[in-house]
Amino acid sequence: MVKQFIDEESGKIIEKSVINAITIDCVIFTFDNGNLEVLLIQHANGISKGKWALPGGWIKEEESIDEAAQRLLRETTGIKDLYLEQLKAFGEPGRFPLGRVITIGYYALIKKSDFDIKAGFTAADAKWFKLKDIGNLIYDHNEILNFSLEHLRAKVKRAPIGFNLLPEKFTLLQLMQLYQEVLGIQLDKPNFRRKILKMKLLIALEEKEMNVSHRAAKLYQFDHDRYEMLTRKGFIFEV
Amino acid sequence: MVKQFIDEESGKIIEKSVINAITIDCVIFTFDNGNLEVLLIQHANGISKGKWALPGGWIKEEESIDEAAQRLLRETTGIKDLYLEQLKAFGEPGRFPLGRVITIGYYALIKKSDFDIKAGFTAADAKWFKLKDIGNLIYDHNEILNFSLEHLRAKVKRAPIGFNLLPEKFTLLQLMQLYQEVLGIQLDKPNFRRKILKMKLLIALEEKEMNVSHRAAKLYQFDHDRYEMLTRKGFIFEV
DNA sequence: GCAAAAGTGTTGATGTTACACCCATGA
DNA sequence: TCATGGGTGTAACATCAACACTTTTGC
Repeated sequence: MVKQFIDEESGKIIEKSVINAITIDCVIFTFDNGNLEVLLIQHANGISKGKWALPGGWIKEEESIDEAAQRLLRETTGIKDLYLEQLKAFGEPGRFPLGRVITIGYYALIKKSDFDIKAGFTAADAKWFKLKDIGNLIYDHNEILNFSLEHLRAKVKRAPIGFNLLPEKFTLLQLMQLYQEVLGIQLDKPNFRRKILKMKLLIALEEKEMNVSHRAAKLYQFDHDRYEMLTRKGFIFEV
Repeated sequence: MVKQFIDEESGKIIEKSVINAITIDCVIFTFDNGNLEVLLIQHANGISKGKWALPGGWIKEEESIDEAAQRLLRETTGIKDLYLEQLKAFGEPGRFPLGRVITIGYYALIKKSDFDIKAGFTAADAKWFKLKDIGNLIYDHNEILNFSLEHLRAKVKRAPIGFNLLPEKFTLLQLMQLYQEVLGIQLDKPNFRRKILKMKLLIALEEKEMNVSHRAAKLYQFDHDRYEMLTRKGFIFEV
């Protein structure tokens, strides 16, 4: 099934073997300086010119949906290894103005530092937005974004996925601030420390914070292997 | 987009305005006599003749995905009001042998008594299966079923959806057995009673069980309105 | 009276919350 | 020496798990 059509976002003519009525849209989250941020793309051409949108694209005939999402994220952000999960399909009849297109929503969690190394877009095309700065997006992208947020909030409490948003080495306060920002709640520092440390999921490094104007905090690393091991034994992560 | 093709399941020629590369498949759960059951359909024609499958179908051009799922369930079970939720899209390139088709998985919870009233299929075509009696299904339907089970297990703990599987009036033991069966765990009767009753989500009826050879249990009803009200106040259901 | 399930009470263990407090460091 | 965040201690309170026990009903 080889088709030729104009890609809404890039304005280029696409002549590829892709599935026609289905797209992928992805909410890419990161955490920077206490804020949860989302990567948005500004459409350069087509009927949505100038408007902001979630990054997305088409699915090729020979690849799975997950592979397509991985590829699209690689094309957009340059990142190969990231946390990626499908949300669900969005398919109101009127969601896309030029025809009946169903989109499959994904969300990804990345470390901001990973993104900065090699971005596929210019600063004007792709931009990180704080949640409160996001206005009206094209099509039903606000709905997808809201769904992804609800999903993220529910999941971050019950699976240790929050670590994907932080640098490899982080302090307990950074981790706590991440939970506070994502869940929109205030946490008690002493109690949070104990709760997290009791899980034995963090490797306490010898290193400490540098260049801070207060007592330097110990740096920690998430212990994937130990989490796998504990999970097999019946351990359930919960914040 | 009007297409003509042969429907795999019924063997009939379809000449309708439907979306080509996308189907819907639905896991319909019910609870009967202590067992969680799933409704399966035996394909009468096509390459899958004689094999069991999840009920499903095509999405029409003018309906949303949720509407399509509702319609397909109505066509299969005759039930209009049921608990229905989308799982996610399944789309491995090789999942459907006759072409690249992505399917959107749904799951529904119904009261068995509702189904018995008017079924759209004969007993030979459509049958309730206990989980342990389900063998190999067509395509990737086992994968969809397993995903739906995981999802159901996670969700039933954190939202009062289990009541959709029970009769309108039920005893606390029935409710407990439902949780035991779905979650695959043993529960302590006294503690379960207290936990559930403390939530104030059940209306204690004046009626009692009939025709039982032991002390008759009080019947209860789920209080939707109260759940809504409590939820707005911040209440979180958790078993 | 016996079996079977309904339903109540109690207790120790565990977990959670709130908050007081000391420690280390740069400016 | 002060501000800032790092990090520890603790007592009150809420929740949970385990299990002994009483009640009701049909046979």
